[in-house]
Amino acid sequence: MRRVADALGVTAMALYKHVANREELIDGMLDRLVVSIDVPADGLAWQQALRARIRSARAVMQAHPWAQAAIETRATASPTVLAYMDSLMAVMFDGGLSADLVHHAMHALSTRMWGITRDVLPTPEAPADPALRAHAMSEFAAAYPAIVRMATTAPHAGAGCDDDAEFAFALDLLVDGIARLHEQGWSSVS
Amino acid sequence: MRRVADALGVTAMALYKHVANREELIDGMLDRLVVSIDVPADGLAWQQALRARIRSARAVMQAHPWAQAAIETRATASPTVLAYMDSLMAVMFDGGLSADLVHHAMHALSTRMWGITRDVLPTPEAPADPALRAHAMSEFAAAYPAIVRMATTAPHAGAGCDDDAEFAFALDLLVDGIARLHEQGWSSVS
DNA sequence: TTGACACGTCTACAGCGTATACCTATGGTG
DNA sequence: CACCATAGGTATACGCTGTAGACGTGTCAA
Repeated sequence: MRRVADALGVTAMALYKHVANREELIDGMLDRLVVSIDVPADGLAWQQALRARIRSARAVMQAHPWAQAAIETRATASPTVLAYMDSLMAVMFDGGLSADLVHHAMHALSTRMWGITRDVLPTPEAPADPALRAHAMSEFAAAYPAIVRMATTAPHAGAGCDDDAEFAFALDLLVDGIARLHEQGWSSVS
Repeated sequence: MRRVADALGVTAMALYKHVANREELIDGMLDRLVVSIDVPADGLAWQQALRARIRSARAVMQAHPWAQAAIETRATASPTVLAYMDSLMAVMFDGGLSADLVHHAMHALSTRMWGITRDVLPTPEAPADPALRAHAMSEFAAAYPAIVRMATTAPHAGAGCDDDAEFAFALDLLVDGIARLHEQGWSSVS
């Protein structure tokens, strides 16, 4: 609160004339982001529309690094957030999905729909000293063979991950899975 | 820190003789949870083993409500955390998956593998007063038709969600999708 | 006997969100 | 025109947080 106030050239308490508390301020900030999530064009298949909207959500969230942490701390949904979720469900209903499947799909997309991902390998930095470094590396290889195998033999080995491609991959996996269940006439009650 | 110390009957500063700081304490607490995640029996198909381990992870995390928030704030992975992720990758490598696919799968499972989900509808409580309540409800229905449609027509309508079933549903969607790609000889480079 | 060390305590500080009280320019109303 | 409510700012203070620094002690090895 004090930092925001400083940036505005006022005292922290001045903010409280405009918002009830810190939570409400963050809610407001997030609402502005959520409103800016693209609405996909009409006429798209539901899978395309869903993907487009969620990818846009991720782009928005990524453009504001504070947003992920903020989203994770929200306890209740604001009207804007509800409207966003409503729109995702509407897309699926328009595609003919059952309420049952829509419900499960929303759970499956619960983190994805906010563009949330965790770094897969937030590994500690290797030491700078070459000797120590070599030692650390060989210990690492011995302790975590699968990690090393993945890191050294995957196509992108060495380079950083393409986070957007990874996000899209996982999103497609879910959307395609949901579509498949829909085609099969899936129901949660057997 | 003060609360933990109180619970132990010592001063807050006494804790600093055992951990460097709050972060390290939380890391240690999480490590104990991660170590307690079940290792699936030998001989299972990779899909079964993966599912079992991740479901166990979720059970462990759910048994300790502080754990989800704690996991979300970790910046780097401890050796214990790395070992857990290594074991997930090892399961997939043992199943014959390519390093490429394992890599993408880990990204796709990035939040799932910690049992992380977000409440789908953390909606504000309806007012207690019957008249106000009816009014609020009808406004809600007008503003969020898809939400209401889902909530009223899905099989569990009214009752709370079965979070474990929802979690399993989404996990299966991902694992099945990964398995399908594996069977198709998928590769990220086209 | 001595000194190192493990393991506590006490005090203090800067940062946080925010309750309460107070000030002041502005603009609509009698 | 005088008046006063109101919007929107300030000053001060409180309880909470993590943690730095100095200061005991009881135990054990040399």
